[in-house]
Amino acid sequence: MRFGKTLTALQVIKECDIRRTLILTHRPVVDKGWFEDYEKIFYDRPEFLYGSKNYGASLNGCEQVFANSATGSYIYFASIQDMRGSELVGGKFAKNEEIFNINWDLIIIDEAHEGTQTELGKAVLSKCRKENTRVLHLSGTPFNLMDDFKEDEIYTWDYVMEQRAKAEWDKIHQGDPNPYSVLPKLSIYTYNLGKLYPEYADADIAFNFREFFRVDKEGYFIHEANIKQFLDLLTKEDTDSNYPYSTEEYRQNFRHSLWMIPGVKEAKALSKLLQEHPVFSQFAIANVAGDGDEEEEEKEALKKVEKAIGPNPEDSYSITLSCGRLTTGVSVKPWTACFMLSGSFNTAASTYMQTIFRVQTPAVIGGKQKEECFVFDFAPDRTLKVIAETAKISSKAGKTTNNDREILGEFLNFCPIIGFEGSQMKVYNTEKMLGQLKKAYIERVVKNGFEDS
DNA sequence: GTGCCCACTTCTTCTTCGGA
DNA sequence: TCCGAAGAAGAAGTGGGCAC
Repeated sequence: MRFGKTLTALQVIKECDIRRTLILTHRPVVDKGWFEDYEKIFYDRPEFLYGSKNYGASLNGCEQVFANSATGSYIYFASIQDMRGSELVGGKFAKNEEIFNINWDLIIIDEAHEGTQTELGKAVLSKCRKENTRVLHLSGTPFNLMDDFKEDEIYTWDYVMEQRAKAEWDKIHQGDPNPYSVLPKLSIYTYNLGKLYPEYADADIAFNFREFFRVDKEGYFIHEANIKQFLDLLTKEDTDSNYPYSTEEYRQNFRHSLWMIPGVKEAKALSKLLQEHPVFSQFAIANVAGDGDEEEEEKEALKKVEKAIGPNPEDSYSITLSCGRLTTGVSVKPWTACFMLSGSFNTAASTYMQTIFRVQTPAVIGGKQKEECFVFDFAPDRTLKVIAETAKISSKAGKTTNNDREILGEFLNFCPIIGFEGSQMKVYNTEKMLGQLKKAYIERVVKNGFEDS
């Protein structure tokens, strides 16, 4: 996600003097990030090259430096998509043979949870890996990978560890500048839309965002009145309402936000409604879902967002609408809030966490350090389930150990979950959260009419 | 030669459906 | 009822063709 895994991996290469490193990833857009971090770590090692299709040297250039000097070393970046097109792994093109033939000392697989579990992905790694090649898998959300590794093969550095280090630094290193101070604290606010709109509350999937935002063939919301009402609710000027845009102070806090929407057509329709809304019309809307809005000139997602935010984020307001774009591998520093308006009770924890941590990127905006960031979720049961899963506990009744409770308690300490019911605010502690989760599971079992085993 | 557009491919997630 | 397969939708990347 953004816990410094790139910098750490590059430092490992530097300290271990690894001569030929291949970085493989399913997200080619992270090439730029790797190149920028390479420049930070290897600024004092001119004989150590970086190569890729778009940044740094060519593979031939890298190989020449390696061959001509005993200390010549390099890191080469390649995408799994490009590699799997090679005839050597069953693809249609005679390409990338040099990469497959090199005797790599180290292969780093970035975003290892993506594109590595398929036949083609496995074939690429297997073909690149030689007898003495070491392999390092990097992932911010390795939920689908944990079972493939032994305990002593896994090193974890997560949000809780980072925030704990931030909190403990001053006690241990009195007077020294705290390197973790730039890392914002995340808070999750939940609102129960299912109570406001019971007709969209579904037994299996919690709040049914897909139905709530459903559009007709012409691209208009079927339940437009409800959605307008929802937007009005978010912006209703009332010091007691506690909705995200209800006061001037809140609007200042959430100047730039990411909204997750269930579909491309739905994002387009919402973009239109937002632009007509008395409050949201003051926000620049960047619709990065699908082809975006018809009248938009800029088609590249990240540039669209940058254009909407403008050169002075402290003075502008923006909303980015996405169905999945820009939720992995990229950082938009001015984002301080994420609105989860899609997904279901069954949303994968990895996807959810990848998305919400987009807003936790450290930043200095208008000379001020970003200290806090926020997630707004409108399906509370889903939020609790995902957080429980992330804290690696089974939230079903009777399966929670004392150790699990401690882990969850620490998570809630650094990432508070605040639930709003009507105008009441409640902060979840471990017991309350497990109780609510148990209730949600039981309600599902009762509604579905079977014993949930 | 370069840049843009379009078709195609692959992967992921979610939903639906049918067989055990 | 449950579980897995299949299909749909969407995202993202690659490569080829075409215009300039």
